[in-house]
Amino acid sequence: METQTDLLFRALADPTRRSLFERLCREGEQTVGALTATAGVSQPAVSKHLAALKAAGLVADRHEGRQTHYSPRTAALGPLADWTKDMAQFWEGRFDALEDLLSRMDQ
Amino acid sequence: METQTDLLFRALADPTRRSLFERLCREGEQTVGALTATAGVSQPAVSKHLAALKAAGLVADRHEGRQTHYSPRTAALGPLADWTKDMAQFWEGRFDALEDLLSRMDQ
DNA sequence: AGTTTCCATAACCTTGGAGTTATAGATGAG
DNA sequence: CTCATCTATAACTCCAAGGTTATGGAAACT
Repeated sequence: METQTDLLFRALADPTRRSLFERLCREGEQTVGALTATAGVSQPAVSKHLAALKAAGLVADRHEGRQTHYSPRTAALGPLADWTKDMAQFWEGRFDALEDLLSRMDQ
Repeated sequence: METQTDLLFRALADPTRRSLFERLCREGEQTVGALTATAGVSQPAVSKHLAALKAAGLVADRHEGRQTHYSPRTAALGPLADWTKDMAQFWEGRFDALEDLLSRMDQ
């Protein structure tokens, strides 16, 4: 099964795709053409990357005439932030437990 | 060129590999054998995943006799947390999402 | 000594996915 | 209406990488 977290991590794994998302975060809403101009890959490649980002909830699209505007949805980064915090805390928790154990043994 | 951030995101993209790292964070140091027992893939596959995690700085290994113990290095998650925070902060358009994300990361 | 256990590496197979070109569909311009 | 422009999709190639089995090398057991 394909969880939402899997989708998120996989979407951010590709450098080209991550670069597109970064540009949207820095510069705000962009059309496919504008993104393609400096992406370093073809327009169909950009469209496919944007589709992957959209599937992961990382971007939203808005149609205006014949162009499509994409914008970042940073709320989708929530699970990533949660996961990172959890992993760090699990380990820090054990470290605290170790310190607690050592302090008890000192007495 | 292959940046450290690329390595980090790519290492965490694979579900099996991420699961191994999660187990190390939750349960602490483990031998390859212990990890293999419940990983759902073969021992060589586990070894290769651990090598990838090590290349990304996410784990450290310690040799003891004929077994190798792996432990998490949560410090390697720093760049990931920084990147997430940066992306959220660049996007100034949606303060609700930004505040929500930052509040989750603060804790 | 020989044998078994633990891990890493090699060799190989297979698949997912990132890239391409070509094209269809939709909209704007002349 | 006709033609150009913008984006998405189709069809295809190619390679990175995750999976396997087989094996090598080192350490522990008998």
